[in-house]
Amino acid sequence: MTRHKPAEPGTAGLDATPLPVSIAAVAEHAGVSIATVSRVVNGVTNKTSQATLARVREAVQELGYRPMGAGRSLRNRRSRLVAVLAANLANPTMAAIAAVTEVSLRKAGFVMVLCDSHDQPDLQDEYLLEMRAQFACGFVLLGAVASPALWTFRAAGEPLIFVNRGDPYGSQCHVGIDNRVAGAKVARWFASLDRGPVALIHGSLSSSATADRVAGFSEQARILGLDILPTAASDVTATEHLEIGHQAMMNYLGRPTRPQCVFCTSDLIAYGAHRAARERGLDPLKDITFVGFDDSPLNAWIAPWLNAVRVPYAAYGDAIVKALAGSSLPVTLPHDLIIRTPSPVRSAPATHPEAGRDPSS
Amino acid sequence: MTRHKPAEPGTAGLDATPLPVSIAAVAEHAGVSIATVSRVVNGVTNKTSQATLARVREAVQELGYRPMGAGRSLRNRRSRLVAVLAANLANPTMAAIAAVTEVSLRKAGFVMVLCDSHDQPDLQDEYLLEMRAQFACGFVLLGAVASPALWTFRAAGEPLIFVNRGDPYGSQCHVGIDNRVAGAKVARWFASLDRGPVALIHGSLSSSATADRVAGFSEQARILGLDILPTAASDVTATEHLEIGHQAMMNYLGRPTRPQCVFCTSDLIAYGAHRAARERGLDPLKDITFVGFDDSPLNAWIAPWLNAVRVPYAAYGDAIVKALAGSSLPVTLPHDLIIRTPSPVRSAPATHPEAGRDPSS
DNA sequence: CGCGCTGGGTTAAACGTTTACCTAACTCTA
DNA sequence: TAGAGTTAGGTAAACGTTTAACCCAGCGCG
Repeated sequence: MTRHKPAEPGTAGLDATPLPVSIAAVAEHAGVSIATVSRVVNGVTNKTSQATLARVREAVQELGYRPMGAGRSLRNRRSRLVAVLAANLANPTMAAIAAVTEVSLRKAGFVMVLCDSHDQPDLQDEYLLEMRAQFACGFVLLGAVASPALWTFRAAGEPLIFVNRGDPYGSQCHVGIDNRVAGAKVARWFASLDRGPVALIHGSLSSSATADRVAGFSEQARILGLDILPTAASDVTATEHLEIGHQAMMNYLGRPTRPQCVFCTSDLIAYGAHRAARERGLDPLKDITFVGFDDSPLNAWIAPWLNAVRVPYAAYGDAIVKALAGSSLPVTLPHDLIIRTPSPVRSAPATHPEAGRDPSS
Repeated sequence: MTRHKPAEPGTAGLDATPLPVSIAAVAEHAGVSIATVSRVVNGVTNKTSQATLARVREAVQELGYRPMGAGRSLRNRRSRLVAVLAANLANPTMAAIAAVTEVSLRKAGFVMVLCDSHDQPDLQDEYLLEMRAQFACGFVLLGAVASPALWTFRAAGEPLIFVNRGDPYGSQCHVGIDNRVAGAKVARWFASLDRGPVALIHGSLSSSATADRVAGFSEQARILGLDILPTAASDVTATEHLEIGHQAMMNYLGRPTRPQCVFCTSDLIAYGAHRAARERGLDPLKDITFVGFDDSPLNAWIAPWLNAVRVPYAAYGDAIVKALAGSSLPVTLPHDLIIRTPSPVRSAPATHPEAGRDPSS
């Protein structure tokens, strides 16, 4: 730790007020009533002369006045706070969405309150209720889960925005991509590679996003006649995506027929699956084609082996704000399938290699 | 999107109140005064008989009453909100700290408000002021930057906690590891490997954490007589860690003498450097030993080539709460150097290989 | 009987805003 | 010059809590 001697920072005024200052102080300082100050700071101009307006503005500046949110919320029965409930902040994807959302909200004059609901109904409820108690003016659910308070909020018409994962109770304002189409797109790409058996590893199907990805992929794969290996998910006990991917892939690799193409419904699952392949001595660039989902910005840096459906997070922030602002129509954003692995792998180096090699060391 | 028909969730009571209910409603429902209700919900027991206590509790339950934060904050001049200002949420490390902090704060009865200051002084100020206007009862700075409001907050004695990066204005309550010692530890490990020239890639030195890491490493390296290559940082224009690592490593690899050991002051920088090495056709497991800093949980999964100083994030949450609660003493947590690469690399395969190979293809 | 004490409450005053309503001074207009 | 209309700004009531101050009945005690 560097220990500078405390020194006045350059930009601060000569007497930056140390303590929060109330509207009354400003009023007194400017020699007007509280009401006038309130009108000025709220931009109600038709009640103040130019002279007083200037005086008040000066007083505000001088005292560094900023309206206290508590008083304001109390009176207005609404604050500038927007609650963002993320299912899992440790997931870089969620964190990334949170980050861009924050920027957009701030630009629109809101303040983001980010909570981590850990995908647990009771925690989600706790936060929903607490944030309503703070007069939050919007609730953004980054991966909602069914819960009692969510139900009552829906019924009460609270402004709820569901991001990525849909409303567990049915259709409500939703921001995200068309997961079904994305899943189908992956299936079609696998088909075009013409490489051999394909596998699917997914997280909990109670998430509508995951369910749609799986449905879109499976359906299209069936139509195209892809050789889909029986699921390995049944033996998987893990709940964390990284672990799920790892366990499922290990299961696949323990079978005689090894998948050549693997679709994971999240990047994290793909990371886990990739680790399993690596541990079994496979070369993930040549032996297996992975497709993840989300395409975290980190992928380009540390997972060059990972193809992925790119979800346009950068656009999420503005979409969420728009949804909050009014139109409660679902917003469906465009997505892309990002191909990173060298090339279509010299079409079919080993079509239907029924006997999977025994991978070890 | 699955479209269930909306159905009553199991746990909800028969008439979960749709709208927020005030203390007055509870009072009326229980046939007591507002004051009594307030005392009950606040656990002040010495003024209420068992009978009324039960009646009030029942009313609270039945109406689903929860005190409105706004009224409460207004009266108490303090809320349960703790503002956490992260320098960069897109950094998985920050997000991870935020996640554990949230858990600890919640257990202690606080509510976390997470903001992303983007490492910009004006945004940091905006959030500091806004959160004070919400009567936040604590300010946790995950990577503070010097700014006017920070200065005045310090002067006003606001409860500030500096995490990881220290107080830019000098010593204040700080939670983190001993970065100096950690840097020195890396230098000693490099010395024990006895491999050849070492390099250092770091981010902005205005962060005290980075400065300390650099200082500890450089000092120890000098003492041990390590062959430190001249810095490549001077030509680096990037501000993002990933880019910084990439550019700096590219610079190093463009010189005749290639580093064998590289210390990066963050994981992200190491990711960037690693990408550069990969792009130059090097085998990052054998040709170069990387050491990062933070040791994001993801490393074990997707960066097995990366050794790193592990910062005990899991312990940060409780430490922060403790710091908030009272003792404004700096908390220094233990750290470890995590070794992931195969082995000490058969001591010195090429001691002082002065002529760096030309890496291409 | 008068006094103090205690248990079990109520009343009312804050906290910082916003805003409907009121007022006083001008400015027109007939 | 009375009345109407406009302009500029003050007054006070709410919003939901907490809590100090007060009140009252009942009881023990001298």
